[in-house]
Amino acid sequence: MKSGQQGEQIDRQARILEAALELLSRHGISGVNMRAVAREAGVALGLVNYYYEDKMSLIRAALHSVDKHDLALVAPDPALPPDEQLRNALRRVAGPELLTTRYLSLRLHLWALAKADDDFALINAAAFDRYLDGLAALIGEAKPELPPEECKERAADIVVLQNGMWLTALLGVDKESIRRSIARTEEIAFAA
Amino acid sequence: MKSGQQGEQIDRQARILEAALELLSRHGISGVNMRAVAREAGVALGLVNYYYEDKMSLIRAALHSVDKHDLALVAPDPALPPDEQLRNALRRVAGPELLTTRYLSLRLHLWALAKADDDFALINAAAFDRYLDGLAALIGEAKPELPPEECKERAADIVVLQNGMWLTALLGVDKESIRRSIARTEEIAFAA
DNA sequence: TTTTCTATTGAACACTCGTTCAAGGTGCAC
DNA sequence: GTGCACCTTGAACGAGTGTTCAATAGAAAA
Repeated sequence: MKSGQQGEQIDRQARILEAALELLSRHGISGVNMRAVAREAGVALGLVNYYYEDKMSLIRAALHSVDKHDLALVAPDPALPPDEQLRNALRRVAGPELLTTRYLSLRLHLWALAKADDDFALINAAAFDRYLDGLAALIGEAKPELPPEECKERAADIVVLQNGMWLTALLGVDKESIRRSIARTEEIAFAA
Repeated sequence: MKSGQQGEQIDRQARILEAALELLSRHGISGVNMRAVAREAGVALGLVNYYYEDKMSLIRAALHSVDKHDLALVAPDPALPPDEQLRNALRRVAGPELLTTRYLSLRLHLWALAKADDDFALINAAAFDRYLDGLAALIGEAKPELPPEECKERAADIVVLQNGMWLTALLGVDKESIRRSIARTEEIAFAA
C-alpha cells in the first residue's frame, strides 16, 4: 500500500457520510444517489452499501449528523457565566459557521425530507424538542428568577425567529435584517 | 359520452396541476412522477406530457401557482382603510387557510427545490421580492409618515418572523407561540 | 505458509423513471 | 358523409436507480 496518500484515505465510512452531506446540500435529495455518493467519496459503488445497509440508513445518518451539530449550539459551557452562554448561543445563529449556504441548505433539504417521510419526521421532531429544551435551560440559567414555563415560552418564540432567520438567509436577504432579528431574540431572552 | 360524470371531468389540465401540487405537498419531489400525477388526476400517462412539455414545466407551473397564492396575501384591497389592510395581511399568515399542512408543506418542498435548481431559484427569488415590495407598500399606506427605506426594513423584519412562523408551524409547535409572533409582526409594522 | 476475517471492487439484476409516438377518439366545419 | 384540428390513450424505449453478490486484496492469526 502506498503510504504516500493522505492519511484521510482511511476511515472511508466517514468520507461516504461526508459525501452524502455535500451532495444533499448542493443538489437536494435527488442528487444523493449511491453512485454519486461513491464518486464523491472516491470509493466503489459497493462500499456505500457495505457501510450503510440502505440509502435510507445513509440519509438517516446524515440527519443525525446535522441534528448533533444543531444541539451543540445550545450545549452548556461551564467555563462561562450563564448570561454570556445564552448570548453566545443566540449570536452564534448568525455566525459565519452557521450562516453558510452549505449548512442552511442542508437543513432545508432535511426538513423537506422529514415532511415527506414519517420516519425522518420523528427523528427531526425529537431533535427539535431537544434543541428547545436546551435553549430553555440556558435561559433558565441566565435568568433564574423566571419560572420554567416562561423559559419554555421564550425559547419557543426565539426559535420561531431563528428558523425565520436562516430560512430568509437562504433567499439572500440583507444582512442588516438578520442583525436586527438577532437583537430581537436577545430582547426576548433577556426581557425583565 | 356519459354526461352523468361531474362537470369537473373537463379541464383536465387544471386537474393535472392540482394533482402535482397534492403529491408534492404529501410526498415531496420524489413523489411527483409523471405516472403518479396521471393516476392522481385520473388521466392517462401521455396526457401529462401533452399539457406539460416537461416534468420541469409541470413543476414550474406548480411553483407559479403557489407564488400567485402568496402574492395575493399582500394585495391591496381598496375597500378597506390602509391600517386595516395591513393588519389583515399580517394576521392572515396564521389564518386557517394558510396554516394548513398542505400549504406549508408545499412551500417547504418548493423552497428546497429552488435551492437545488437554479432555474427555480430565480422564479422563487423574484416572487419573494414582489411579496416584500407588496408588504412594504401596505406599510407605507398605513403609515404615510415613514420614509420608503424604513418601510422596506420593517417589511424585511416581518418576513423573517413570518417565515419562521410557518416553518415552525410545520414542526407542530404550540399555537400560542405563533399567536405571540403574529403580535410581534404587528408591533414592528405599527411601531411609532 | 495457510487460514481467516474484514474491506473493497464492479458487473449484473430488476425496477422505475421521463419521454416519445403511433393509434384512436371527439366534436365541429364544410 | 369527408376532412380537420384537437384531445386522449397506453405501449415502448432508453437511461438511471438501489441492491445484490461473487471475486479479490490485505492484514492479522494460526
